[in-house]
Amino acid sequence: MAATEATCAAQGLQLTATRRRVLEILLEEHRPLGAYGILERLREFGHPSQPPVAYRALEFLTTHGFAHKIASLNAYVACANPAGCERPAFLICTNCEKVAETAAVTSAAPGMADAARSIGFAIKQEVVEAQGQCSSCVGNT
Amino acid sequence: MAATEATCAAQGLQLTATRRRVLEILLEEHRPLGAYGILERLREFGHPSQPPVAYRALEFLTTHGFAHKIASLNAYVACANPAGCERPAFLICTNCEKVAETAAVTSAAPGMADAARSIGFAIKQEVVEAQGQCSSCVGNT
DNA sequence: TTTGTTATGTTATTTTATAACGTTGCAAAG
DNA sequence: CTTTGCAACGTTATAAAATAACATAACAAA
Repeated sequence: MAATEATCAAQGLQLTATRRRVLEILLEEHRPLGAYGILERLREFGHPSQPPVAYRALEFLTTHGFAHKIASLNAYVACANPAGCERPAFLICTNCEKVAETAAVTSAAPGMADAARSIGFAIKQEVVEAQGQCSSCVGNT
Repeated sequence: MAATEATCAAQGLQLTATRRRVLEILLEEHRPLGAYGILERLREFGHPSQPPVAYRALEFLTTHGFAHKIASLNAYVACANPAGCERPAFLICTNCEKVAETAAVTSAAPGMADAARSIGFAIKQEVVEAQGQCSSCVGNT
């Protein structure tokens, strides 16, 4: 949160009330939260709660790397490392639904990078998400 | 298609008319197609076209590796290598929407694999999708 | 023939996401 | 100041993606 505030201050980004609240909601959860789950939470706190409210805040947060969308879940998580987040990858526990964020920056998918180079494909962004069981849940299900 | 037929025959899987038709539709396209796009095509050919029809066929095709879901697009593509497909990864052109499938089997995201090992996370399945520009579209947009 | 199983057909609904349009608040230019 | 521009907000409506639920059919094995 502090890191996010600092970044916003430094880059002239407006961390408005709703955007801040959505980020707080995501930080409180240890699981990815859908847009409509976020809306429910906003409602509890008296914020306006039509879908665009959540989607706009999420667009801001994801665009600037303060939160991420988990494409395979259609859900959102706060960034674990807002100060220096690049090419994040996610480990999603299918049992408890917790998500661990790892920096893929050093070595993600070199196989694919090679493949891309060989066909002249210019990679701009990667989505790397693994499903499985976290250490607490291994063997449970 | 032949490979799919062979696999179905070998494993006692029923490649029924609708399932076959959906796979044909995906094979004809060179782009990922949404479920409702598939439904439209089915309708043209007089097939029943309620959403569950497409989703059931897609579930069959994806479960058995004859097609893949592109999570970041909510769309589907035929598998490029139905005979021996494991841990596919995708290169998605944001300009022309074509998708290249690469086998990530040998070297996808070892960085993440290491991270997973270090926290005791057991990976079952990976989603690896890169967005960017294919060789024909580099420089265009 | 009955039973079990797998696939299908259909209606309705849920869940996820965006279009569109007007309003507000505020800062910079005139 | 005031008006112009811009970014964010509020709201209604709708689109797009996915599934729940329930009835039917087709067919093989008991």
